[in-house]
Amino acid sequence: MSKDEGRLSPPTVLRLSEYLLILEQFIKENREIISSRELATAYGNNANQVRQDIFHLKNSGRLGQGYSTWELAEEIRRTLGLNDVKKVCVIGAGNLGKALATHVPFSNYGMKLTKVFDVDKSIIGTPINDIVVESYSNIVSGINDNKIEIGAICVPASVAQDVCDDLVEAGITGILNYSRVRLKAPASVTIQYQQVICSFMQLSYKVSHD
Amino acid sequence: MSKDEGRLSPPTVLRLSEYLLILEQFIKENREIISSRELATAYGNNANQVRQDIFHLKNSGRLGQGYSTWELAEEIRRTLGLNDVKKVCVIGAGNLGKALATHVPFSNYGMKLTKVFDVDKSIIGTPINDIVVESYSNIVSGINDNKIEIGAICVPASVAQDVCDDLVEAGITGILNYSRVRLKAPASVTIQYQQVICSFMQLSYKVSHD
DNA sequence: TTTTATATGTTTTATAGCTAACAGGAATTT
DNA sequence: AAATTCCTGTTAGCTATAAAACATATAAAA
Repeated sequence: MSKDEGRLSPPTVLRLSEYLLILEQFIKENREIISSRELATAYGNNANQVRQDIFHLKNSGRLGQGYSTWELAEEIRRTLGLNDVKKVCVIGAGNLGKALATHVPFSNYGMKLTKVFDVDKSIIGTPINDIVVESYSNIVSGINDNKIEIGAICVPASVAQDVCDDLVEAGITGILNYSRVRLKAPASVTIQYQQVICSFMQLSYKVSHD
Repeated sequence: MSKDEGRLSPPTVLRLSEYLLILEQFIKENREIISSRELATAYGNNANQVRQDIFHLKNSGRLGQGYSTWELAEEIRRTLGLNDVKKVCVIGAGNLGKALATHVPFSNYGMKLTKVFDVDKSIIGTPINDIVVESYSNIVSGINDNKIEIGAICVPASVAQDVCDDLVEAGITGILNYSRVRLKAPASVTIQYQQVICSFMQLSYKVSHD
């Protein structure tokens, strides 16, 4: 049975994704076994929570001594649905969009960066890795024809809502919004906000109060 | 009295910072009053939570009809400590670092971007807005001498821990980590993780399960 | 083979965070 | 001036999340 897979709480999903990165570092160092305590130390929480999180997925633990790093990693990937490839596009090839397109290792996590769009004619046609920046005017058909599911909005605040509208029209299902504005979209579209300045504000507050 | 200011829960701090962005949009549109319901609609939650969040700060509400947009914004700024200026530096002037330095409106939120560091000689000396990229070799003294409190790590995974060590040595108090690795640092240093790929994984999971 | 140590799987308890309810003040209407 | 409406301030209840506790299995050691 697959347990409650599919209804993991948001905090658990976040932690699992972060455990995965840690596990990959361990794997790269040829570590084959890791204990909940070690993982907790690396992550910065406690072994109880680690075990609780892992409990939600089909177990990969060896009840004697710890978890197999690669088995656990694979199980997290499976549970988070990182095995069936999802197509991603980036809208806005400024510094942020370029950073995402260049440095985010989508393919390691079941995603495929398929298109990058921009309005700037001096950027359109230039390559970013193996992708050529396309004209924004192609966005609806581009997303539609390629069945792209996820879009990352990396455009100035002033045009973010317009982009959002186009993404919705094109039938996208998930939006990662790096712009500074709140977006209006039908409830069927999942929007995740990643407002950079808010991260700084949060950190600023934390720093001031401990 | 200042209520429980100083011990706001992390989710509340995040939402307050996001409310602030919304309020600023309203202010730009010359709206003077906003109700908890309107704010909730814009944010995507409910009026109860908005009022609960605002309850934690010294009230700015007019018990008759709604909140003054600018008073509430100011009160959030005050409570989050965005009035006493904090100095920020960015480490790594690649696409991401450049994006932060260029597009994040630090000065509107009580922060001052003071320095940008990089190791690449072809980048050192070039200006980003009004800041000239400095050699990474100056990092410890640069942070120390200028009493910079917050550093944003925008370097490749392979060197992130080294950068972290240097930041700690330089006496920084808060780190925003955009690299893909977990960092080891003394407990006195606050680290906030902002691993981009994890945002995509979270979104991917959400999209797959509703 | 028994014992001990170690670390997981699971359940239980506690805390934190969110939703809901309600009391009360200001403006508006009758 | 009473009544109504709107919306805030505050408290109370509930749900979700995290911490703790415990039971169990494996491996190693005595």
